[in-house]
Amino acid sequence: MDKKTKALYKAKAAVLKALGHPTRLYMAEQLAAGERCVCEFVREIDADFSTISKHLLILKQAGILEDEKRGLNVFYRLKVPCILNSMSCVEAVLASRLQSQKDLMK
Amino acid sequence: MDKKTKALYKAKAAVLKALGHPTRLYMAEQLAAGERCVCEFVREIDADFSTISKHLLILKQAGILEDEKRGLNVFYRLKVPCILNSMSCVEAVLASRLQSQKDLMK
DNA sequence: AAAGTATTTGGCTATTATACCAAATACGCC
DNA sequence: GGCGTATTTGGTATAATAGCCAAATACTTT
Repeated sequence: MDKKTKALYKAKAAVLKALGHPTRLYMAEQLAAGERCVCEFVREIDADFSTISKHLLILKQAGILEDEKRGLNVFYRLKVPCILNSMSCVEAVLASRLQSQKDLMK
Repeated sequence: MDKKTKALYKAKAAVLKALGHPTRLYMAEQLAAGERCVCEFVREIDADFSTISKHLLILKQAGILEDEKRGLNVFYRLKVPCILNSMSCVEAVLASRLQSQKDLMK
């Protein structure tokens, strides 16, 4: 595999990796309904606000979110909304996994 | 967030996390064209064969791949092919990121 | 300008992930 | 059964990640 191809896979994997954390995935999915300020996530997620802020930074650096400061608050929104299209298939994977377990019980 | 919802996000994130590694993503994408034996990956990827085997195990445990032993070889294939549908959007994220950088240069 | 709220950043630690090597296992062939 | 090839498993060193706390920064209000 040449250097360029390698770099491309690294970049693509980085995007998926950013979504590969429960808190980050949750936040990204919430943002599908529209922008949210950090404070809202802080209220509903049981984690230190610094932790939440860092997770949002990771999503931003991955190119998934963008932020805007308005007054005291920072609002985050999806930069490329299609990124959550794949979630129905992720759920299909979970369903398939469940089915496999059931089959084992037969 | 209740316990059940939390568990669901953890499970969904785990699927994305499994794809969030360059080697694993590469292998998953290759399998979109049909099954492959481990030996083929060993030939084309510059990593120890034990490393490749472990990456395949991670994809299998995530429910993305399934394997079948035939003779000396083990063949892997996509269990839920739609899982790669999202890749066009991942590429859109990369393109968008590139555009943002260009905009900075203006 | 002091005080209060929202968010980010730095620093530390514990946990998890990755990669290699060596050894074990599985299978087919002679 | 012994040998060669393919793959997995175990062990270990190193690197990356996640979370918390404390401190810094940014903005608003008084």
